[in-house]
Amino acid sequence: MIRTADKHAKIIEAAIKVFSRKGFFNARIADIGKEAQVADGTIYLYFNNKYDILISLFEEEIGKIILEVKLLLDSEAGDDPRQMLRVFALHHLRMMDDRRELAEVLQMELRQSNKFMREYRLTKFSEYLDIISGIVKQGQRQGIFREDVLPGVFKRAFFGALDETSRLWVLSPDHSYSIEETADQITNIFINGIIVTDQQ
Amino acid sequence: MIRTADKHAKIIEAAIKVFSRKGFFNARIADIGKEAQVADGTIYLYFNNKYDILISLFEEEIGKIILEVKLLLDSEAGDDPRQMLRVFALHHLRMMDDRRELAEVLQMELRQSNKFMREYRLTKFSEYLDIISGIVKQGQRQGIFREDVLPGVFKRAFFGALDETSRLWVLSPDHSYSIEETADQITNIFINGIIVTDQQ
Amino acid sequence: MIRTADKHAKIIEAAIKVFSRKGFFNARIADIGKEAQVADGTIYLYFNNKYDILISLFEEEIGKIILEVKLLLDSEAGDDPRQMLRVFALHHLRMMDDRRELAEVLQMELRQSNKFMREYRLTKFSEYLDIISGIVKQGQRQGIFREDVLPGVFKRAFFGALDETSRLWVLSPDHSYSIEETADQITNIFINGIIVTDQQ
Amino acid sequence: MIRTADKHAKIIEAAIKVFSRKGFFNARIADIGKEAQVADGTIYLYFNNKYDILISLFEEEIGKIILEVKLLLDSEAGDDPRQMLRVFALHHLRMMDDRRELAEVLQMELRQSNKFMREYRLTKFSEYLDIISGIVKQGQRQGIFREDVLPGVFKRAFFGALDETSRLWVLSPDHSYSIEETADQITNIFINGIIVTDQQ
DNA sequence: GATGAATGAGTCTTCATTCAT
DNA sequence: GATGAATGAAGACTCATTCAT
Repeated sequence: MIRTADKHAKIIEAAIKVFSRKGFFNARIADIGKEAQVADGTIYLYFNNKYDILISLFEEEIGKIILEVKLLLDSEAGDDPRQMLRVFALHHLRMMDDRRELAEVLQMELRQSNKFMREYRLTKFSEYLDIISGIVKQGQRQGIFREDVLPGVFKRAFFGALDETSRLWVLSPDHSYSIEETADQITNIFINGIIVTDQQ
Repeated sequence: MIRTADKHAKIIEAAIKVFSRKGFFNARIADIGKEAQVADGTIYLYFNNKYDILISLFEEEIGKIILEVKLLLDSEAGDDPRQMLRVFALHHLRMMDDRRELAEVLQMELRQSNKFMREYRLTKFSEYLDIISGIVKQGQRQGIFREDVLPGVFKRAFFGALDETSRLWVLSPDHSYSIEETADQITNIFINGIIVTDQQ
Repeated sequence: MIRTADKHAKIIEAAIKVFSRKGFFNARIADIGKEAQVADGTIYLYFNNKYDILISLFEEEIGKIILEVKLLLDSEAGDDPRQMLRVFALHHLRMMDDRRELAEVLQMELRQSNKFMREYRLTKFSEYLDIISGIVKQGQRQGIFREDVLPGVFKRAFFGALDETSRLWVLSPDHSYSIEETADQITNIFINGIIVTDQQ
Repeated sequence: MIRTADKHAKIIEAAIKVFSRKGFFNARIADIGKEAQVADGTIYLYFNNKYDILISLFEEEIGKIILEVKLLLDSEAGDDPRQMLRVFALHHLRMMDDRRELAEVLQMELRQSNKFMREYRLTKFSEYLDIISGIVKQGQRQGIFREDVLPGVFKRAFFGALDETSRLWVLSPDHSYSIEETADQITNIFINGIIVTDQQ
C-alpha cells in the first residue's frame, strides 16, 4: 500500500530531524511521533523499537548515498581513479552540506551504533567504504597508484579525513572555505600521497 | 589532600572502563561507583553530574596525551616537520592501542559531546588538533610543505584519518598490519601529499 | 444468520484456547483474532469488549454443561440422590478432563470475574451450584440425608472439593488415579458424610 | 537494618490491600507505593518486579499461617485426627474471616499464579496442603480413618471445600451461619466420610 | 568526607478500541 | 458485515541525584 510506504518514510525523515537536534539517546519516541505527525504507537507498526529506527535510517540513507555516488562516478569520472576520488570527495562533502541533519546523525551516532548494535552489522556503511578501496585497487592495476598502499587502510584514512573535515560545517555552518576548495585540498593530499612519481 | 586526588582519579579510571564497556548513556552511576569501589553519593562530591565526569575525563586524559606527545616531539623529531608528523601519528596510534578503553570512549563519545555539551567547550581537544596545524605551519615556513595547504583543513583531515584508522583495532583488536606500518602508510600519504616537490 | 452465529462461536472457541494458554489479562485481542481467523475489529461486532468475551464464554459454556448434566441426571440417576451426586461428580470431572482448555479458563478466571465484573452476575454459575443443593434437599425430603446438613454450605463444599481435585489434572495431565476412582472417592466421602445412619 | 525489614513488610501489607481491592493485574505499582507511603522506585529496592511482590506475599503469608496452624494443632488437638481436622478447618475459616483482604488475594490470585509463574513453585502452599494429608495418614495408622481413602485426593477435596465455602464470606461478609457452625458442618461431612464404622 | 537508601520524574512500549474503507 | 491501520492512554520500571546519618 502507498500509505504504508509513506508512513515509513515520514517516520525516518522525522527521526533524522529529531536525532540531529537532540541525539539518539535524548530523543523521545514522542518527539518523533509529533514531528512525523503520527501517534507514538504507529511508529511501532513500522519499527521494532527505537534502535531499529536508527539502524533503518542508517541503512536506507547510506543506501541512497551509495546509489548516488555510483551514478556520479559512472557519469563524471571516466576511468581515471584520481578523478574518481575527487568525485567521491566532492559528493560526500556536498551531501553532508546539503543534508545537514542527516550528516549530524551519521557523524554523531554511527560510531556508537557500530559498537552497541553489533548484531545489526552496518553493512551499507561497509559497502560505502569499499567504494573507496575499489577505486584504489583500480588505480593500482592501472599503474597510477603505488603498489605498497594498503587499500584497506586508505579507505579509512580517506573517509576519516572527509568525515572529520565535514564536521567543521556541521558544527559551524558558515564556511570560511568553499566545499569545492576543501574537496580539492583533501583529494590533492591523498592523490599526491599515493600516486606513482617518476623518481620512485 | 592525597586521598581526595586519589578518589577523583579512581572515579575517572572507573568511568573510562564503564563508558568503554557500555557507552555513556547506557552506563549507570552505580556502575562507576562499583568499579571505583566508592558509594554512588561519593561521586557527587567530586563531580557535579554525570556529564561532568565525561567532560573531566576528556579534558584530563587529552591533557596528558598532549603533554606526552609534546615531550616526544621535542626529544625525537628534531626540527623536521615530516618527522614530527610521523612521531605524532605513531604516538596517536600507539596510545589508542595501548589504552584501548580510553580510545573507545574518545571515539564513541567525543562527537556527541561536542554537540550537546557545547557549554563546556572541548578546549583540550582543540589544543591537541592545533599541534598538527602548528607542525604544518612550521613546515611551510621552512619551505618544506606547500604554501597552498590550509593548516586548518589539514589538521582535521590528518586527525580524521588517524582516528578512523585506529577504530579498526578498537573494534577488532587482532591487527593484520602493525601499528608502525600503518602509521607509516598514513604519514607517507599525507607528507607526500603536501610536500614541495622539485617540479612544482 | 448462520454466518453470524458461526463467527460468534468461532470467537468464543478461540478465546477459550487463548485464555487457557495465557490467562485473560495476558491474552491480547489480536491473539484471539488470529486464532479465530477474523480481524480484530470483527470481534467488536460480536462482543462489547474484552471482558464481555469472558463473561459470554462463562455463561454459554456453563449453560451447556448444565444442560448436559441435567440430561444425565434424568437418564442415569433415577430418583436416588446418592446416585445423583455420583453422576454429578463424574460428569464434572470428566468434563474437566475432556475439555482441558475450558477447564483451565474456568478454574483460573472465574474467581477474579466474580469480583471484578459483579455487574454481570455469574447467573449460570449459581444455577450450576444450585443443582447440587437441589439434590441435597431432595435427599433430605426422602429421609436419606441428614436434616442438619445445610444445602447452601454443602453445595459449595462439594463443588470446591471437585474443583480443587480436578486442578490436579489440569496442571499435571498424567493422572495417577482414574477419573472414576477419584469421583468415587469424593462422592463416597460426601455421601457418607451426610447420610442418615441407623445409629443416629 | 530495622528500616529494611520494616519497609519490606509495609510494602507486602500495602500490596495485600491493593491486590484485594483491584486484583493483581488491575493494581498499579503506584497504588502500592501510595498505600505503603513509599516512592514507586523504593518498591524495586525490595522486590524484583510486580510478580515478585505477589509471590513473596504468598510465600510469606502462607508461611505464617502454617506456623499458626501447626502451633494450634499441637496445643489443642491432642492426638485425635478428627480433632485435628476440626482445628484445621476452624483455623482456616477464622483466618479467612479475620484477614479478609489476604483471603481475597489468596482466593483470586493463587490459581493464576500456579500456572503463570510456575518457575516460582508455590512451595509453601504445597506445604500447607500436606498438613491435611499428614493428618489423614496418621488417622489411617491409628485405624480411625479408612485405609482406602487416598490422602492426596482428600487433602485437595478438604481444602477445596473450605476454600470455596469461605468465599461466601469474602464476597458477602454478612454470614448467615457462624464460622464455628460452618467449620463443624464441613468437618463432620469429611470425618463421617472417611471414618471407620463398625459395619464396614 | 563517605555512605547508600530513598526518591520520583521520565519514557519506551503495549494493546484495547475505533473507524474509514 | 468485515477489515486492520491507526490511535493514545496507561504503567512498569530505571536511574541520576539527594540527604540524613
